[in-house]
Amino acid sequence: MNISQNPSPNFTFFSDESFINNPFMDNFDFSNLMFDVDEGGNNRLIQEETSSPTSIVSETFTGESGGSGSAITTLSKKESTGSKDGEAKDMGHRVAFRTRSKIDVMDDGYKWRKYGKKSVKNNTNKRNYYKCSSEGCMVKKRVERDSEDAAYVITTYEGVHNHESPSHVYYNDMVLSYDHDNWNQHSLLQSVHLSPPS
DNA sequence: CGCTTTTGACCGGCGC
DNA sequence: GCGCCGGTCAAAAGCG
Repeated sequence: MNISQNPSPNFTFFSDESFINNPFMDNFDFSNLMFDVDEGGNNRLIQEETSSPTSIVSETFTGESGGSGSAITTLSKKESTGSKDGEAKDMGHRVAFRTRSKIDVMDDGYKWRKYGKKSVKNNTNKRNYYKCSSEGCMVKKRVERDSEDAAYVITTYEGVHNHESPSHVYYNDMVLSYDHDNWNQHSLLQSVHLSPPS
């Protein structure tokens, strides 16, 4: 993590234009995948087609015929709303999005502690496991590179943060229209910022 | 000095 | 029951 892992005070929040002008964005590309898996098993796919011509989403998500979709399809929990009272676990929120970037993990404003690394089948690259550093906050994060397109990085968040982001980032508009919790939208937005000029 | 990363071991679920 | 596979633990090293 050579990147600015610690959100510096001059954490710059972007607006539309800074998004484009952002030098950091040069090698970073939000492609268009983002969906969230409900605990009920309904995973709704939110596809944000940017200007990128690549709509990998359907391909990746729909069928195993896509080939590399395994990692993502795994997200769909097949929990059948069992009558188990203990169903209310910590999990419940799961969001994954695929981005095109040369760096593996980007700073989303939270402090993450790596706790594991594994190589999964069908993927020569390793998969990294992170956990939120704050105690009591059991949010987990999983980062993995696409098997064939090393340019793509698949990030999966699991859980909801208890606390505010250590770097107090506020935004005015943009967000919205996502989900009631919209926690992820926070992080997603926060993830885009200027790298420190040093 | 306190924290993170590293890395192999361990463990539990699932398929055979 | 066993072995594969994916996820986590934990001890030691590393870094600011």
